[in-house]
Amino acid sequence: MKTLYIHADFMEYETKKPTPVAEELPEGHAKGRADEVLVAFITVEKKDEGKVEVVAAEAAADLAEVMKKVGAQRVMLYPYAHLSPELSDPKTGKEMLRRLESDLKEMEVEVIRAPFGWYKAFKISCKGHPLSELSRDFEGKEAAAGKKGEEKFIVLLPDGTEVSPLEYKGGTECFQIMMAKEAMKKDWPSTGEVKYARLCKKFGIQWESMSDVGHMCFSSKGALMFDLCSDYSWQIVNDLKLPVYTVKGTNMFSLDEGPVAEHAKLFGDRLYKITGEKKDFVLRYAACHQQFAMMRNWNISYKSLPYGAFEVADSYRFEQSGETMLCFRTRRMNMPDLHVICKDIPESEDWFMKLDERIYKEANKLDRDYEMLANFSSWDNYQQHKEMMLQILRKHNKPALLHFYPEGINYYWTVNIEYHILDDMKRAREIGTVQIDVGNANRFGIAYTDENGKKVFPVILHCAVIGTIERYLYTLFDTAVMQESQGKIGTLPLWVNPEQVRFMSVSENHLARARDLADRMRSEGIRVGLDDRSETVGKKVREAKQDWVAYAIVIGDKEVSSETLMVYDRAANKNVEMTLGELIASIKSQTKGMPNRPMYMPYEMSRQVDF
RNA sequence: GCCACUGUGGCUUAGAGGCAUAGCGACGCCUUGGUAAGGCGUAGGUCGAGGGUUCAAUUCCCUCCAGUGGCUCCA
Repeated sequence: MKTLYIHADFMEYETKKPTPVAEELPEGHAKGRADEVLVAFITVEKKDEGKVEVVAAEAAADLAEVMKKVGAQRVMLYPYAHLSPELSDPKTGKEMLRRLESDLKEMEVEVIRAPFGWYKAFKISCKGHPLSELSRDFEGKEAAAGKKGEEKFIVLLPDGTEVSPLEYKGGTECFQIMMAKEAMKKDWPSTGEVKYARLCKKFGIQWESMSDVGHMCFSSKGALMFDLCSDYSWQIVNDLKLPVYTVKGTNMFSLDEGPVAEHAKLFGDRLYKITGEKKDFVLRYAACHQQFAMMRNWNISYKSLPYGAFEVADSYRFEQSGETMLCFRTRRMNMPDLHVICKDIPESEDWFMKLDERIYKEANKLDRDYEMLANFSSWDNYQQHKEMMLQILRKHNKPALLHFYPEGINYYWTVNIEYHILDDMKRAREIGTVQIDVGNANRFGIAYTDENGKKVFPVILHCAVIGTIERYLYTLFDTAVMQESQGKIGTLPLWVNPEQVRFMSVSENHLARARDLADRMRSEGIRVGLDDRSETVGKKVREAKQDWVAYAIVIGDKEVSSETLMVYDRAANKNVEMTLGELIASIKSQTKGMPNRPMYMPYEMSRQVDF
């Protein structure tokens, strides 16, 4: 929408002749005059269609501000079709002006609105000071502000009671903070310094400055941790008693493809686009595109439902440059994205609840807990899924914060739950998520054949059980930071610790023995480092502790002649006597069933590059 | 994107309108040492980039870039 503002001593108009799109003229509106007025000549454009509320809100705010600044007493809205070659349809034009009028009135601004669609004569006297003539172009960028006005929040308790967030005083600290932030838009000052970044650095996880904003790189330790977590996310979905098809896709999709473009439109302004030779591409924001693109060609029978499709998909979202946060909000992330293809709504609810249970179980394994923010795309969808929600709440014996999106927008999903942890700085952070999608099967042409030979569009669940791999790492680091905040020693789960054991030789005479022990453990699939440098024992021990090695063992004269080792156990933070066999057995039992990979760098420290 | 702050060898950092600090790390020599840093020495810098003020700018001013925190945002 283009506008021209003129601060005038007076402005008067007279309608002459209606055009075919003219609005009905109320009594006494054929002529109008205003003194000490800010006149806004307004052209509503094609690109404003469908964004009336947003654009009007943005313009109203600006008009009120300018009026105040120049000291005008009132505003006149004057439809003026000549500021742009691309006019909107007349319906949008009229809507926009009325909306603008009511928005301004709501702000207690005196408004005169000239009629739409008439030829009019006018006289104006421009004041001529520097701010008396201004032009503006409103694009409705502050879409959220408009949307937010119509959001609603409710707290749903396990017994079915619905309470306003303002009145609900129960729940955990995490729940209260989530409510304050999401529903009441209150500030909840985070506390303390940011500590997880220190751990990211320790394990070689950082921003890649030679790339775009928000792209991370992982040196060997971090890369190993990443891959282990990625393996784990795969393991989880294959442990769900659900047939799962693991696939591998590409990360860019053409905007010339109808479903891709439509889906992209719903995604909004966070599309990460790149320009190709002949086409423009969108970088995928999850594994959806690839899996849907594949599945539309699959011959699916009702007999093979439900099934899952899975990929740890590199995904891209064009986050605002000031918004990025290492491991948490990035432009490139890795989404262990599971889609479950279900026959119908009841089956999707059944699997929704199973996934919910697994999401909680994974948090609990790390000694963490989640609070739920449940989003609904309409009140009807809430009624449809209310019984399922209540079952979930009763299972966890927790309330959920329900968030209702503005009605009337055709979202592809009906309900999704975001699972939030409370991090060390007392911020609620979304990690896991699951949602029901009733739109994309149709959009992408994915259908199965039912018992009667009819084609049916399935219901699709989207789920990230442990969040993105980066966010899962964030959770691991945050958990360690919290241990430290409580005065304990920070640890990583043993299966994900890049160096599970380190042998340190006292002198060169003990190297052969240390190497022998290390090799025996390595052949058992344990990640072992060997500090074979000619440094003092004190220094080697110090560094082993700084590197968060889980078990550190000094090899000297005593260990050369005995099978018993003095093992520093980081988790217990003390020295324990045991044999090599006992240590191997202990590590194996602690990491049983978890992913394993060998070290990603030379195990001899004398060969390692310092980074 | 907005506001504030920060930007000095690979890392952590001192400094101030006039020779650019130190520690770690790297390299060399000495030391063969039993649970959180052994000693001596060497190399390594367009002080984020560009412009301006000045006899002189890494320091002051402007613009840009990047990072951090907060805000906004988060299908």
